[in-house]
Amino acid sequence: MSKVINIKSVKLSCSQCSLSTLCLPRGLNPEEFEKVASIVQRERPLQRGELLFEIGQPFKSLFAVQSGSIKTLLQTRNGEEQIVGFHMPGELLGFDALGHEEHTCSAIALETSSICELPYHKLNELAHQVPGLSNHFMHLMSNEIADEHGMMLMLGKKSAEERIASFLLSLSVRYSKRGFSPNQFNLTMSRHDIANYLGLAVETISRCISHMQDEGILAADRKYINILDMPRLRTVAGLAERPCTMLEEKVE
Amino acid sequence: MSKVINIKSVKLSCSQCSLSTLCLPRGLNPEEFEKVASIVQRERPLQRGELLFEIGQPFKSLFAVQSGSIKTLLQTRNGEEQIVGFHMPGELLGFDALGHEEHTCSAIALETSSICELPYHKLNELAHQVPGLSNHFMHLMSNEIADEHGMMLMLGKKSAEERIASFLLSLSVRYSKRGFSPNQFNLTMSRHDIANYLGLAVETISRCISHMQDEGILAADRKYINILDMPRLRTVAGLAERPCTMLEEKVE
DNA sequence: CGGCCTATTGACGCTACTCAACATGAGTGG
DNA sequence: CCACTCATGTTGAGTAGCGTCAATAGGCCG
Repeated sequence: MSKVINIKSVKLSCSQCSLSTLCLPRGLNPEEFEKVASIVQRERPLQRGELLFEIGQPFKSLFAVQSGSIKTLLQTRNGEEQIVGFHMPGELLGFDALGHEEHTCSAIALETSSICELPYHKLNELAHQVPGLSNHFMHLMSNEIADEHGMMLMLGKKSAEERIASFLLSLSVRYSKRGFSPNQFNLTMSRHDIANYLGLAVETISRCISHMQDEGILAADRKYINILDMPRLRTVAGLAERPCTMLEEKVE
Repeated sequence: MSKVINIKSVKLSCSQCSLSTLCLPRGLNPEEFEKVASIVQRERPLQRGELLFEIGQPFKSLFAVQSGSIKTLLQTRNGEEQIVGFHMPGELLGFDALGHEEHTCSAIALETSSICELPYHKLNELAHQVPGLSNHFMHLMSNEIADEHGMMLMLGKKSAEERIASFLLSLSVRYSKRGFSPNQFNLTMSRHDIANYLGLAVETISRCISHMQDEGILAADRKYINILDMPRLRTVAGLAERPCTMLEEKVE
């Protein structure tokens, strides 16, 4: 939206990238920083729908989203799919593959996306020279585990509307951390993707979003989301400390 | 069941523990092995229902189950709980806390359990001396992430019966890896815990298990499970390669 | 033996899915 | 430029699966 990116700037090094505080450890000295930055590879950007890696491929690298967004998904032999994550700039992908030597999920671009590749064997070499590097990745993995516990809570206990509200809040927080508005943003994924991720039907997504519009909590026009009443959205998401009475306001 | 453990054997070192191949890296030389083993602490066994750690407590150690079993769970301010894992001997706990400096879930003993404590700051010191140690833990974390993706698939896409069948299969595989029968075992958790973990109601667990008994797939008597027809259990779990027709056998 | 907790079974209802029709926007070719 | 198609999203009607409520049975412990 606010930045024009030309082809050359894709070759941006980590030192010019505002997201390096998310991908790389804090507190590296310039020399260490440059060591890590030097192993990062960048290919041409992925187009919408293109595969970054596929389930079963040998694991060679971790990937960081520099711009755009990526979904990761499982596929079963029945042809079912389950989206297990949406990844936005500054976030790393591929941790699930590290223990298996091969990818356990596929990664697909949701829009045109620039990706940084971090070859794992080089990371391993650097780990001996740059103290705190393995720790940094262990922290990221730990956060991913904790986040997925949160998803299990969503899928196991929350209602459709709670899931959607929580999902929008999660996006809001993540956009906000990247310097974008927490209230207005464009979804990069389809309703189908959201439904799949949240364990719901597409129609349920539409209906709940319409309902929250009627309630004045948000305004939505296809991909565009405008959160009008953040506190109530938090209440619907089940994050309020007070007992959840708002949905019964009109009853009786 | 098959082993009598007296009080002194609780002081068992890693070198005598048959599970050390699960907790600790393979391929350590005896010297390295002893270094790692020397930092492992063991307290008195936990009794059923006792807390190993609680959500919000500062993170100091990883824990390994030596005997017994542990459940980990999230708690929300609404008083909801979501069990996020069951841990059996040889499995490690606490990876979710590593990135937060504090525990993001609570751990409770399902039965009398012996636990090994691995102080994190000592592990970190050893990481410099024992190559492959951080890698080992990253592998374990990676596996946990991949497993949780599988749980998201369960909770997002599978029916009640598929979830229960998958759950029993998962236990079967894990018991089997530990030298126990894959067909007969005792559940260490209650129906309530299973229901919570799988995002179902207790009654649904009972009904599905009864139904699978009627179908001759398994025999169950409270905690005791006897899997009579493993292939069909796999089919019900949705793991069969052939289209899933078995549930329609009797229809029309 | 009595009380309590866990598990099972049945009846009923609600949430969210399925099926279907329709609307809207994007992309394509004449 | 418009007409056409296709993909995506919205809305409605009917329904199935699973949750809730309730009653009962069985095991465990004092």
